[in-house]
Amino acid sequence: MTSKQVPQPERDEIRVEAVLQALGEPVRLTIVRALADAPAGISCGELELPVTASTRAHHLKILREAGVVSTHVEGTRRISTLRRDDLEALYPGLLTGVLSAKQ
Amino acid sequence: MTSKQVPQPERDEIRVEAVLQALGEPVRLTIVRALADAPAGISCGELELPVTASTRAHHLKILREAGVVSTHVEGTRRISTLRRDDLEALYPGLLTGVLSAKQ
DNA sequence: ATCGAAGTTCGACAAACGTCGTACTATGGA
DNA sequence: TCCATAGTACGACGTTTGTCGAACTTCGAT
Repeated sequence: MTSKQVPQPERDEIRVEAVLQALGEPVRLTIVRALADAPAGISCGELELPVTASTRAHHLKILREAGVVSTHVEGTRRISTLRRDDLEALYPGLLTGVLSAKQ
Repeated sequence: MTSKQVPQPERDEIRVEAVLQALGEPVRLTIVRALADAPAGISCGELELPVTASTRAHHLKILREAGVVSTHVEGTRRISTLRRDDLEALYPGLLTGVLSAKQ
């Protein structure tokens, strides 16, 4: 198998508190913005952030468990993508609203 | 004067991180939901929550400083309202998306 | 088979956070 | 004027959170 899924909540298991809490941290919001500009996904190592690799992995885990991102394995890489469809279905407008912030 | 404004950030001073962090706390999200159903606003004492009055006031302060709610004085009461227009202008869809969560 | 690169997990630590009780201010009514 | 009510401010306390380094796993390449 060339690609495998990392465990994540089903759409109906996603809680809005967890999503908002996940998005409310500066580093994680930066990650989400980067993912929004990279539809194909980004690996943990490609994220350019002022934190160590273990901290990046930690934040990605928070985002994944909240239901914000999806992660699949490609070789030794873990590619994360935004769960746009699920979030838009659950909270229509939320993600676009967040991403429209003029930063 | 029968009504006075409590200090709050201008629209252009509102930061999305602060808004999301404010919304990402269960008690505060409950407050926001209550305010969404009460266009005329709610006083601190009218909020029915499993926390003490000082904690309620604390959460309202967080929401006010983040730019989520507006508070004006009416006698001995402080009436808080959702800053729907400002939030919709800054992050179109965010608030409606959050409020559409099936709870 | 061994090595290196990519991520994750774990433990530790400091900072931030949510909560409470108390003290305080201010407003309106008796 | 005095008092009760509404809300805020402050200090304290325990919990959660963000961060790091080190150890570990897994995969691909040499």
